[in-house]
Amino acid sequence: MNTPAPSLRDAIEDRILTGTLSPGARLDEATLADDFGVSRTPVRQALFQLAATGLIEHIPRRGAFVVDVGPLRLREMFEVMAELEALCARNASRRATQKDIDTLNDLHIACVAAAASGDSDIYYYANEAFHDAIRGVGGNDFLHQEIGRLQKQLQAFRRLQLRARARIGASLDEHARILDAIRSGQPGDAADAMRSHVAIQNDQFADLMTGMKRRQSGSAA
Amino acid sequence: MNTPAPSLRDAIEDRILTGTLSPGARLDEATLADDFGVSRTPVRQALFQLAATGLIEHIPRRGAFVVDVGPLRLREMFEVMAELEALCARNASRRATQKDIDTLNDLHIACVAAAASGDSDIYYYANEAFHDAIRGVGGNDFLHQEIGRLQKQLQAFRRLQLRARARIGASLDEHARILDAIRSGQPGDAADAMRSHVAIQNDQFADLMTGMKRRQSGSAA
DNA sequence: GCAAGAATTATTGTATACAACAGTCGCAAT
DNA sequence: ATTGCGACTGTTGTATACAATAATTCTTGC
Repeated sequence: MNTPAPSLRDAIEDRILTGTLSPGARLDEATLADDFGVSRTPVRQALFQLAATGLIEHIPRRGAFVVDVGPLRLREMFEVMAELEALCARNASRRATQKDIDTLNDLHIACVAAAASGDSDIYYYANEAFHDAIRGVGGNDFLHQEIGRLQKQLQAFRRLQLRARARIGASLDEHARILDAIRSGQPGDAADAMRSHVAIQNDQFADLMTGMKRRQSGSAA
Repeated sequence: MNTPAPSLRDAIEDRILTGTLSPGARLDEATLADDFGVSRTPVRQALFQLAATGLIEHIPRRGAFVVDVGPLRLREMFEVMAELEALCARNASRRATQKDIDTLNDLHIACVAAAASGDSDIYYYANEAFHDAIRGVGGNDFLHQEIGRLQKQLQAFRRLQLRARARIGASLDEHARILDAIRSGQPGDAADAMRSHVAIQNDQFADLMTGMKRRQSGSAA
């Protein structure tokens, strides 16, 4: 959409998030340095930062690799994500002003419109906007940041997920439930609705992954 | 206690965690390099990693500083911590074997003994062992790691907290409640008990912080 | 022909040198 | 005396050169 990547770190991150560098790929320092027209030094800095963030794995004397999370770990990450988003929803239901609720409602309607468009990329962003707004209303900045980090680790996979002719209808219903709970100020309901919303995505994703694995074993290494 | 710091990253981390480098302190690359007898290059790597972890803040062209979290952000971090630990307790109550429960019980008893000793450092470690065991029984490795990260960010403050003649008796009661819920396999109760256990620590900590601030304003900068 | 070991190659890790920028100190002018 | 501008100093950011180690390939012996 735009190129908000002034730092090399963001530039490399982008390549991972957009899938230019697929999971498991090796990140050669010299190649990257050449690509971006800089020396190896800043490249190494960026790689170490990404490693600390969890986007890549750095094995000493062996190099850096884009993390390839297995189904098990992915399930674990989704469980955490579900809990954190549930906390956001709970807080949101307590702190939401009328204006907040109006905004959330608008974003929900935008999701409905995006779903009608049939373009899963568009729906991805609309969905993300809805979730992010709830995180914002929740009011916990640290929590918001942590979710952002986790999100980045899941992003490549997430897009795959929703792209694969997602159950968008059900997702919209769940959004409506979440929104209702926030509107009527019921923290427990909001949290539960959000948790199961994310958890369901997880389950569906797990199925998708096993499908992928099967396809992978069939084709090349 | 021991020196399990093969990497420079861990060595610097240790200095932060033990309080050798206090919050807000500036980390001079040349000085650190000289201290550890290495060049600036590996020091910079370590600093960037720590920045990505959240232990230090890196301002471009200005240097690296040990993060000095304000009361607000601290509250936010504790809220997240409470939720993650609650999730651990919930999982633990579902997956705990008899052996797990025995282990937890032993650790709880060790906490009681540590409390009787009156040494708040000893209690700190016993308490930490109890919590960590629950995280382990929960079975979510990723969650376990994330909590570890958060813990590091809070560690310097946490020790302060418990050192300040903590309400150890109440803490023990809460541990017992958590343990009971896990033993009887009641996920909701376990989660609630753990959440409020951590949340109370937060509240008490907030009081402590405001006290510190007041004292700070009175003395030097 | 195959396996095991040694030399070679390629890549990572470290050090040093240099460049760029921010903060500070001093000077001068109003 | 104070304020604004300029040179200076110190620190960060980058590049390049070198050292160390892991992977690879070639050779040699069985």
